[in-house]
Amino acid sequence: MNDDHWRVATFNANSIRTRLPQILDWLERTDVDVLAVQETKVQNREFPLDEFRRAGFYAVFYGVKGHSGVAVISRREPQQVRFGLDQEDEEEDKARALRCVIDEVPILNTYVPQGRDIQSPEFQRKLRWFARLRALLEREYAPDEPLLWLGDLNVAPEPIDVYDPKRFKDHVDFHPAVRQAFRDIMAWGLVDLFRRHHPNEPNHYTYYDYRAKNPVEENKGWRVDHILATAPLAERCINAWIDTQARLVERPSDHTFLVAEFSF
DNA sequence: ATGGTAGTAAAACTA
Repeated sequence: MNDDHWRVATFNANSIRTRLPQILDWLERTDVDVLAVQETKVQNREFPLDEFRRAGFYAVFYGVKGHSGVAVISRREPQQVRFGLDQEDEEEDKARALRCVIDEVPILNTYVPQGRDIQSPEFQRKLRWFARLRALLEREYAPDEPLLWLGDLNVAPEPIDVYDPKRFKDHVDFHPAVRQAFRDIMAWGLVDLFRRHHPNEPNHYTYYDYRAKNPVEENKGWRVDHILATAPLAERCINAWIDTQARLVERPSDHTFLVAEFSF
């Protein structure tokens, strides 16, 4: 903790090995206490733990073969580390949900299944995933106690969070069913920290498709990465921002860093 | 306008 300020961040790295130098650089420059990473794309035995340790960070992680994988990087040691959501977990679900407690703050870092397309069984899995997550909150947490849920949640909650909401009304990250599933979880007792500090401000995005031509320059993005907090923590949040500068590196991820700052 | 790129991992699949 720096003075009385405490910073957490989330970042879909799209390969933690490829992004390792810029993550280490960013951690030093930004001085965050906790960084939740998604799409590490690395199996456990290949995770660059020594590099983080040498830089003075703890790291807990879970990865399987393929494109998923989650990690939490922190200045102080994570406690009560657990993987997955519940008894329904497949092996890959453990590479999508990581729970721990850092500086006495319970943290849930998720890489929510993207869903492929709305006709796909993967889309049903995504909706089920949100329902399971809601059940987890009811079972093991309380809205009047501190909790942070953050990560690549693969949902743009409102039209303001998509650059062309009409075009993408049936997209897996903006379809009404996904937005409703997300609202159902928020109704349990969570606050969207970025939106709370930037109400009604358009053109704030955390993700830009690699395949588009000039997506950043033309503001063709999505706000699908989030930091959500229960009321007692939200009251302590003094700022939240998307680090657009962090994109100005060689080989940036298609996502960028989202940060929340607290005063205790 | 309905393509495009990046990454994993070794040909296609995911995002």
